[in-house]
Amino acid sequence: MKFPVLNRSPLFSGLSDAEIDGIIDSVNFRSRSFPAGAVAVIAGEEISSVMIVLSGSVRGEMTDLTGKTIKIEDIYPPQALAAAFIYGREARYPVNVIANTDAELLIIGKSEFLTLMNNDRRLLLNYLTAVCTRALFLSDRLRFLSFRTIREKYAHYISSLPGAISGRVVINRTQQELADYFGVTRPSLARAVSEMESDGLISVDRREVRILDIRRLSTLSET
Amino acid sequence: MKFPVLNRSPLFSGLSDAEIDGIIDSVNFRSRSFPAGAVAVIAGEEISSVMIVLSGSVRGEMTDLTGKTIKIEDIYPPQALAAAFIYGREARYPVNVIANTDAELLIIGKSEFLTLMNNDRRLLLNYLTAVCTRALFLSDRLRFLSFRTIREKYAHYISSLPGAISGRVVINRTQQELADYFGVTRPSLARAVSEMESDGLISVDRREVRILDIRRLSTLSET
DNA sequence: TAGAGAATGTAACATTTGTTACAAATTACA
DNA sequence: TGTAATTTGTAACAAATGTTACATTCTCTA
Repeated sequence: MKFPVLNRSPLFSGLSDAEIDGIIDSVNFRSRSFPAGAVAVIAGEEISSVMIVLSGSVRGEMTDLTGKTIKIEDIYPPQALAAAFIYGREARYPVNVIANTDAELLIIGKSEFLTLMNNDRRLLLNYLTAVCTRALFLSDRLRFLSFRTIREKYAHYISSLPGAISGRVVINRTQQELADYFGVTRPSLARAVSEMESDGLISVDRREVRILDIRRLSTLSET
Repeated sequence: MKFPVLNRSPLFSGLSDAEIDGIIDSVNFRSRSFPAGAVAVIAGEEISSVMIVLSGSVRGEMTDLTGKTIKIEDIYPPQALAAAFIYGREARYPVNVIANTDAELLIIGKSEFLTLMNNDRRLLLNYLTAVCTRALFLSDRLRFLSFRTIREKYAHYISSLPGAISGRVVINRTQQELADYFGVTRPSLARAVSEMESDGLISVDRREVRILDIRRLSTLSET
């Protein structure tokens, strides 16, 4: 295979190695190498291609007005850069992309990739699944962040877990993970939960929560 | 034309009326009428079709554990329901959908719609544009909500406006709109801004902001 | 151009969350 | 099974935001 990592990419899932090779060969791609520290993409640059990390790793990084940089995330093979944004209206890269180590990127033009999807229904469905799943994820996160208080977030969260109707749910995350998910600090979350307990809304035993007062709990998760 | 509203739909943009008719006819669609108040979709139901509002209007609505409902948004022709989620992994409707007035929905199976996109590159690009643009929008919103303080949100916001480099930006929203965008209350935003002004970070004249101390302002928009 | 409505500026107080620190309980694993 | 690491519970104080209310300024239009 030309680029063996690709068979682990969700974009090419369901395709045989030979089919992947065939697809890549049928299109005008390039692969570009970046030495460690090199800039692959500048924030604000128009997204004109699909870029997939083949080897090494790159990072997304923002620059503020004084030129100081803040790392956003690392991207490893065989992930694509800004995959869910590619075909957006006037889509631009939201961050700078810098090579962490020597890295190689596979680059396929937007419209060529569109052609590929047009020719292979599986590729199309893979990409659609990726983008839609991303939208679902973002929308879900947004819902939690848009609740004002921690009580609201927590009430909404446990209400959405399986078992909520029966009045007993189990949270399969650590408090820290849940706090991060809500965008709050752990002690604040612990406090809010213990206050809800002493208010008689819920009863908590580590990760197991019993819902005692559905009515009052529900008034918390309103808009 | 069979469904005249469709030529105003972004999904079919760039297609002639005749082409739209041709596409619709080539596929196994149904149109279903819902009397006012009828339930078109129950939250949690798997998304198995593309559903486009043809006439009337419907609303998205959430139900809490006690059965009380909260309206989320109204959807008018020719918008589609949960368009960005359709092909997500185990995609389910996030809300109940109820007819506000007598309403008619065009229903096309997911996989049939996939075939349509496969057969018409413009339709495919239209849909991809819609989903990716939605992901961009959600991601953008999320970025602001993930900044802790109002100062951080504001600093990041004005830094991203054209003119930030020259040190002078104009905000083309009302304070209320900006507050909503940030997910905070208007008086809190006004206070934060006026404190930043008395701290010498910026100088504000209604909607025109001059950046006085870039360095200190930038330290606010860090993670 | 007067007047109504919208947008903005500001203040006092209540509420919520963050911060920091430490103890207790649990879990992983050597 | 005992010890280290992780997770959870809790407290006191600081900081930020919400709430409510009102005055001021701007903007649109009759």
